[in-house]
Amino acid sequence: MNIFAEIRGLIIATLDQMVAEGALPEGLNFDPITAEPPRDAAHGDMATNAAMVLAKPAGMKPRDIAEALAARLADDTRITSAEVAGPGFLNLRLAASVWQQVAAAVLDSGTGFGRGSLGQGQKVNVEYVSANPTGPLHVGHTRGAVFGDALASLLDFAGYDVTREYYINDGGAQVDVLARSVYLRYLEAHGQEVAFPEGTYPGDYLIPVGETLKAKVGDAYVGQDESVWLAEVREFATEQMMDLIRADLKALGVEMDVFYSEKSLYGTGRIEAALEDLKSKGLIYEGVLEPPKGKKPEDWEPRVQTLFKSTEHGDDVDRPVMKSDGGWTYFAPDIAYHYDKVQRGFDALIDVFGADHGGYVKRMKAAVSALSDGKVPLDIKLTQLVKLFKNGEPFKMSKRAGTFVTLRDVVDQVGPDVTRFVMLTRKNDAMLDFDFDKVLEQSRENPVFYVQYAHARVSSVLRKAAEAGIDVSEAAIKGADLGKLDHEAEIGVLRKLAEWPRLVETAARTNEPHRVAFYLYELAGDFHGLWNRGNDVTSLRFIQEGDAQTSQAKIALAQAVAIVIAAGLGILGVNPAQEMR
RNA sequence: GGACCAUUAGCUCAGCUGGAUAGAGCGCUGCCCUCCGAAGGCAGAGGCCAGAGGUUCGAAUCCUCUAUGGUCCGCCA
Repeated sequence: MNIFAEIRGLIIATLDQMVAEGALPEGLNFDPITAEPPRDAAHGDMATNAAMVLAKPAGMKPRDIAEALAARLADDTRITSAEVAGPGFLNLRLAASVWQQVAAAVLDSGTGFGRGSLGQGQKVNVEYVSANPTGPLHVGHTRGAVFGDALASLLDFAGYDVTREYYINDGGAQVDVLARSVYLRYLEAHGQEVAFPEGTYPGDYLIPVGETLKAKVGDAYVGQDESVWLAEVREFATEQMMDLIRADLKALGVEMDVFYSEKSLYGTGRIEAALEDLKSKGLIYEGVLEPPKGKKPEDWEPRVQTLFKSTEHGDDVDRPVMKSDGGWTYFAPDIAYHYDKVQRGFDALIDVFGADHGGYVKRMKAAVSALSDGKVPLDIKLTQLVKLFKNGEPFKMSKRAGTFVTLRDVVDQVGPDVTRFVMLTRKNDAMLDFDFDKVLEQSRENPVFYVQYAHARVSSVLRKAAEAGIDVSEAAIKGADLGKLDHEAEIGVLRKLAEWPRLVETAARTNEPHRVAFYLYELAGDFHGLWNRGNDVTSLRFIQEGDAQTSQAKIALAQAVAIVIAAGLGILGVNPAQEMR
């Protein structure tokens, strides 16, 4: 149930009728017509721009259309008044019963309220995290992980068939570096003194990996040439790292559907197949790139390379897919990977990258556009940096200084729920300040707490009501007389609840899960506001002593708020709190 | 030199993909605590939406240019 969509439908139907009666010309486009909550509540419950949008194509004055429309709409029982305002807005006021029914709808649908049909079962692939399997996940990955995961849940909620996917970069040179680093730890486990030269990973997290390797192969690799052990150790180390990463993700509550290996693209003809597809479209050629301007190309030499004509699909320059030594560039397997996604039949693709990969957006979009003949849209969301603070003081991450902050550090300190919520309190492309102390503060300025608190308060009301002998069973609450919710403050909360389905749609359409977090904060604010007014106006309290029926109606409202909060938090991957400690 | 992202209240940020008098939290000012949970509440002040053009009934939102900040820019994955 989306009341805005319903009223918009009513408006369109009324306009159709006006066309049939000759009050409006035929052939008008009604698509741009909206029914939205006005910014200023004084303008009523809902406003439509119909008259202004239609005025020009219909060759009529906006106010004339608006007045004719208003007269007809006023006949509908749901609408109590329709007034023309400003340049031609039509402001509608809705009957209290319309809003009261929102609570009934929420109770009826439970956390499924607002679940949308926007996606219509279309298959969407959301690729996120995709960190190199060379070590534990750090804070930067955490934001990408939370964002991608929440986005996936949001799209699922909006009616898409979502696949969560992680691309394992296990095919490049960095996994060789990993293997050599593990080998050093392996030697160390055998009692040897080792040094970590430039270009290896000296992190402590590889110590147990070296020991596990020792336990597995004994001294078989000691003193052996790299050619003997590199391939084996690489595979072993990659698996170990992926186990680590999977465990990190699990700690954060992220579960992938698919882990896709880059390595599986090599030697299987898949890269070749993808490039062959581009070649058949005339998008592969041998050529020489211009040196980048402005940047000092010290050892620049013009070289003939195999290039993808990405400029045909919106990129700025063509991109090399093969190195001068005949090996693939990193871009080649990326193309093959996305080719594979297209072939798996997804209707839309989403990649979540860190902002430092912003330079790859155009070329990836170009590749997908070319590979799918423009049929599969690729949206790339970049997540900006997370700046860490401790009690207001910024601190820098440094591997060397040992102040390297991992995903695990964050989750262990503040918990997965807080971590996830806070990561979504900013738009994905805005920088985020993360203060280890402030996120645990219990005050209004901490949205995590504020939203959780609202949910907990509802639980508290239910407990208190039960103690007072009020029947708060599901049946009793569902059967409550919602007509008793007639105070303007209560209607206000109902209005906010009514916006939820609409918000889900907008957030899903723009791929912006942070909107859910902001909405929840607003809803919680409205609910707390109503609660606080009960301090002065006793008739607004949720429990009305000696009046079980009124209490039940108010509890129904509170319950509806809790349900929508739980649904929203569910999308964000956060568990709602039953009580605050 | 170029690309991408940002620029909104003193501070940190939203702004429903073009709607009416631009919002929230913090901070500031003033009131309020024997009251279902005051880890607060209510009210108020505070804005040339970086700047300049353009598009149209209408722009913080779309286009162009400029300024400032960030990220990135042949074979490194």
